[in-house]
Amino acid sequence: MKLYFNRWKVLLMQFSKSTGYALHAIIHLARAERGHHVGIKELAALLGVSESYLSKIMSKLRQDGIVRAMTGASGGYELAKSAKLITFFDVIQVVEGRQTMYECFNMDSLQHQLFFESEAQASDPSEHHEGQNCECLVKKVMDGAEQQMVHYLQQHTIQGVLDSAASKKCTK
Amino acid sequence: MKLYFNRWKVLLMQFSKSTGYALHAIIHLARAERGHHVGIKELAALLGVSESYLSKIMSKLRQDGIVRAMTGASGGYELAKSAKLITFFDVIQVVEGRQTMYECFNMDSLQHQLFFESEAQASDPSEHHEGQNCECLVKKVMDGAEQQMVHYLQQHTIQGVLDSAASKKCTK
DNA sequence: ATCTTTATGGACCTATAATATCCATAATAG
DNA sequence: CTATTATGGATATTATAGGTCCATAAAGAT
Repeated sequence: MKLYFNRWKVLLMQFSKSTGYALHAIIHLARAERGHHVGIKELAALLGVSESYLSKIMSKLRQDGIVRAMTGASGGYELAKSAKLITFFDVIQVVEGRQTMYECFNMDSLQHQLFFESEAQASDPSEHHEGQNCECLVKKVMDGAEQQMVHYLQQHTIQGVLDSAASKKCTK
Repeated sequence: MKLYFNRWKVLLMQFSKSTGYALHAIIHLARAERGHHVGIKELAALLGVSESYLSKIMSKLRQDGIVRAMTGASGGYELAKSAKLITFFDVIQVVEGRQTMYECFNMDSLQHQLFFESEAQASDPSEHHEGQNCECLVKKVMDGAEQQMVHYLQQHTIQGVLDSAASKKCTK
């Protein structure tokens, strides 16, 4: 007897685990002494993730100029710039990519055509719109929502977390 | 010869296509005459998606009280409430689920323990914190970011899109 | 120079969610 | 009754996240 519990289970659009790893790793680097390199071994053990997997993420962070890496004995990672200058958004972008959160499935669909067609002639029949120039209004709202989140993430830095940790008393 | 273009390609955390379908379908229902039922055939053709797939999504929307469905000839879907009362967030929640966008990978990791441990005793060594009550500061920022987006999506209704379509001239 | 340590990048594997299809069934109007 | 329409279960397909392994390169230590 097979049990199927709601195969139509849906998860909220979520940040990947990699984003969590990246943020936590960077925070650890920020807390390390300046000039000290933290090895992948230490980072991986700290976060409870495999070295090989974490190293992929660190490598991306390096390519984006967020951390520096040194090979060889006593090598490892360090921040490439001040924690004040690293925003959550910077880190997330590296791991999650740079596309927008909402892409309209098919701008050529009848829906999009009809929608704009009817509204365009309501205001000015002479000015015929040209499909692609006319942004989908659903996307417009979704982009606005994303912008809100992005703005917030751009305002929060790694240093901010360290500061709030230092001043925070862990109340129950 | 095999070509691997950046197998570490990453996509931004994105809304599913289903969310797009749902939003566009609901907008179409909102534009239909009151009392008129729109069939899945019409909706699917409009959006350029299969009937069977869209019907799953519509079914979810029905279960959540956003649309009503009628079987039988001249059946179909209609909004279950005024377009003024349906926010983007309502729709998205149905399709994407209700979990938060960021879950900390492992609250028991050394990272989390150390981080709070050292900060807790800085402020008050006598009050020993108890792991789970102490929220991860990374998650705190991420939740804040999500809240920004959610708030925006709660303020934008389906009716809002119809209104802006009506007043909008499609400028190039 | 050589050895050890450490990061890098390519290839590969696996599990799961998103996307999609098909069909039997139920409900309803005419 | 019959035609129409939505529903829900089962299943298939595809892409991505998540993860492993290994050969190689780079740098410090001996």
